Parts: sequence; C-alpha cells; structure tokens
Amino acid sequence: MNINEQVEYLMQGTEYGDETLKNKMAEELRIRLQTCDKEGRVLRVYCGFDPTKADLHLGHTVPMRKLRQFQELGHDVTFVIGNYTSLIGDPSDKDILRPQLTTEEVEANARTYAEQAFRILDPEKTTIRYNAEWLSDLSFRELIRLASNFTIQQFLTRENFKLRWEKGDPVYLHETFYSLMQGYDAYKLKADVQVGGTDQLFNIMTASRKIMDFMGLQPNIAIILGILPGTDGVVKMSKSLGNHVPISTDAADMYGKVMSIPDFAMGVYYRLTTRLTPPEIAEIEEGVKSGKLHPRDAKMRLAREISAAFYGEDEAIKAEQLFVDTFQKGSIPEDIPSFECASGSLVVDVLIAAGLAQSKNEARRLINQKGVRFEGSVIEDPAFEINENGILQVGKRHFLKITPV
RNA sequence: GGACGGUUACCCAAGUGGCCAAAGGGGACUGACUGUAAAUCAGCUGGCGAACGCCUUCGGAGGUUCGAAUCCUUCACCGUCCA
Repeated sequence: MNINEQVEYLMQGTEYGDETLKNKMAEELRIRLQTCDKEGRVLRVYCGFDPTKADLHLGHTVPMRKLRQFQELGHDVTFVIGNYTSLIGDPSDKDILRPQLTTEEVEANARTYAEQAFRILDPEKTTIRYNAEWLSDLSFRELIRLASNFTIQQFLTRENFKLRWEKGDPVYLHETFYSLMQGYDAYKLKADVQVGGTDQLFNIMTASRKIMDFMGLQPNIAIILGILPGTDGVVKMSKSLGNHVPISTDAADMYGKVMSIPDFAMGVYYRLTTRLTPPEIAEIEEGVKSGKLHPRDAKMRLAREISAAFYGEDEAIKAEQLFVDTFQKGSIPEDIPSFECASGSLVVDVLIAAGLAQSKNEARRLINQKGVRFEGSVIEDPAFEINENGILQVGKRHFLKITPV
C-alpha cells in the first residue's frame, strides 16, 4: 500500500465528531508516515486497555483490530495494560464513578484480557507493557508539573464531568488524574499514534497531546474509533444490554449472532471489525445497493470474516455450513448433543432437565406455540412421552439427540 | 443534621385498599412469512397443576384490616432541596 492508501485504511472507522478534526488527524498521519519513511523507521503505535472486566465482546476488540491493521502494514505495536490506571477506574465512558479494583483483580483480568486480545493481534509482533512500570515511579513533584498544563475548566467542560456536575453528583479529584496518567503513558512510549474509542477523545486529543508537547515530544496522532452497535444495530454493544457478541463462545454461535444484526448495521461492522480495506468495503456496499449482491450474502461474508478472525478459517466455514443447513434449508445439523432420559419421560420434564426450558410453564408454553418437535413432527400434547430414540428440536436452533434408558 | 420525593417482574414504567400475577413500552422467547437468528406481522413472558384452582412476588422487617403493591411503624438504599 502506498502512503495515501495506508492513511485511508488506517482512518477507516474513525469518528471524531468533527470533520475538520478528522481531516487534520488524517493529514498529520500522512505526514508522519512520510517522515518515518524518510527516517527509515516505522510508526510506534499503542493502545491502552483497562483490565476492568474479564470477558470481552466484539466491541472491545475494535481497537485491537485497528492495531492489527497497523501491524500488517509493518508498524510497531505496543499493547499497554493499564494495571496502574485501572486502580483509579477510567471515568470516561461513565456518568457515574467507577469502582476501584484491587491489584489482584487487575492482574487476573489482565491475563485473560491479553489472552483474548491475541486472537486478533499478532503475538510475535506485539509488545506488552504494564503502565505501572513507569507510573508507580512518578513523583508528586512531576505530577504537579504535568497537572499545571490543565485547567479545571477544561475538565468541567468535558461532557461526562459536566453532566455529573450539573446533576450535583460528585466528581472526585483523583478522576482527573486519569487523563494525566494516560498522557504520561504516551510520552513514555514516545508514541506516534494512539488508538482509542470515542470515549478516549479527551484523554488522547487533549491530555496526551498536550503532555507530549510539554515534555518536548511531537504529539501523537489520535485514531479515534467509532462505537460498535450491538446486535440490535443501534445501541452501543454491551453485555448488560444483552446485545453483545461474546468472544468466548464458539464459531457457530458467533456466526449466528453476527447474522442477527440488522442489514443496515453491516457497514459499521465491516469497517470496525474486519480487515477489509476501504475499496473492498465500497465494492460490497455498492453491490448491495445496486442489487448485484444479496444483502444476505453480504452479511454471510461478514459473519465468516468475523468468526474466522477468532476461530480460524476452518471453523468459520463449518459454522457457515451449519447455518445454511439449519436455517436456510431447515435441515437438522450433524453435531447434536446427546441427552439421556428415563424411558417414558414426559417431554416437559426432558426440556427442563436438558436446560431448554426454565420451568414447566415455560416448557408447556413452547409446546403450545408449536415450538417443540420430535423426529420432525410438532408435539401438540404436553403429556407426550418419550419412549424411543429421536431428535428433539426446540425453536430453530436447539437440538438434542434423545436416548431413553 | 433537616425537609420532601423515590425503590414494582429481565429493563423502563403505570398502578395509591378488593375487579392485581399486576396496564403500557423495550428486550427475550415461539410461530407465520421471507432473503438470514434482517425486516414485517402474530403470539407469549412468576411457579405448581390436565383443569376449577392453589402458592410466591411490588426494597427489608413488623403492624392495621375480612382483604395490602396500595394505609401505619421501622430499617436500608437512591434522588432533589436546605444547612
């Protein structure tokens, strides 16, 4: 890729809430790439991760995907684990105070975090650093120097602090340190580029750049990524809203979850979670628009790309095959979990024992709604007894190979 | 420290003595249709029971009453205002 193509690729999926700013960053990136090219070095890119939770979903991997793109273009990527900053808890994406974690919790989370991250990042080419390395040595005197670059007003105009201020909720002094610490990370790493989500706009644009400048370095370029919506296609992906695509699942589930996003969300997903380049994505979008490419096929490609990134090409192809067989053709998949029950058991009880229903009422409801099939035919009677081997199906996607004993 | 307001099912939210297992919306689930677990439409959403019904649930505990999500006391938490 030439430099202009690189810029286009690396800026893909970014969101600054302001076109001018975006253009400015793109321009800085172009110049920095040229400079590095002349100097015969690569860009130093980093992104900090807060190990505040253990199980990640697709939304968390958006910055990682971006780092991977940098890696593929040959740049130097550092994965910073914010074990020191997470002792504070980033106030950025919350309008309430975050709980502070203990050192043990942070360490445990950091391990699982890195493990999941390396499904996307190239482990050979990634440097892992913990920011406690340098932050724990920062003296109070140095902290004061850093802090002197900022005014209270700057923090108070920041959306999430402002909201809390207006509501009369507490804004603690230590929460403002977070930005300073992150700026110091960027300085210590001599970063050329810093990647983050929209919630990091202030931290990166204001704090990091200012601190680097103050410390005599060229400010790093901010790559601010847009927000990935959940499976509803609208609201930010989050586990608590139940619209997330977890990383720790299996290829078939991931494939299916991606297929369940609304058609209109495909574009964002392509831009934020795949390795496809802008021309490739443009081709897909034009294809769908002109009717040449079926939206279903466009989404199947997306689902395959995403599941392949996490589970490998082979698993993704299998997941796709399963999807086609089960949903498009309505046939029964090959790999079905087996389940043993006492001969003569009532379906209702089997459904509960197998975890396909939470209660007898729920099981009956499923039967009443014609959602339960045995050997392909709908069960009408809740008192149906299972006396022989057969396939029990609930809804479209739950199958059990039943063996009465 | 004081004065109000709030706490209802997975989430939001109505209900202010019996007709309340509790309106409405969202989500989840099932069905139809289809182009997919998209969209749309329909159903459904405490437990036990084949069923008349019974049991548990409206922040916790206690009380008034034939009867309480609803009234009283008290405790906990959240919010707004005052100090």
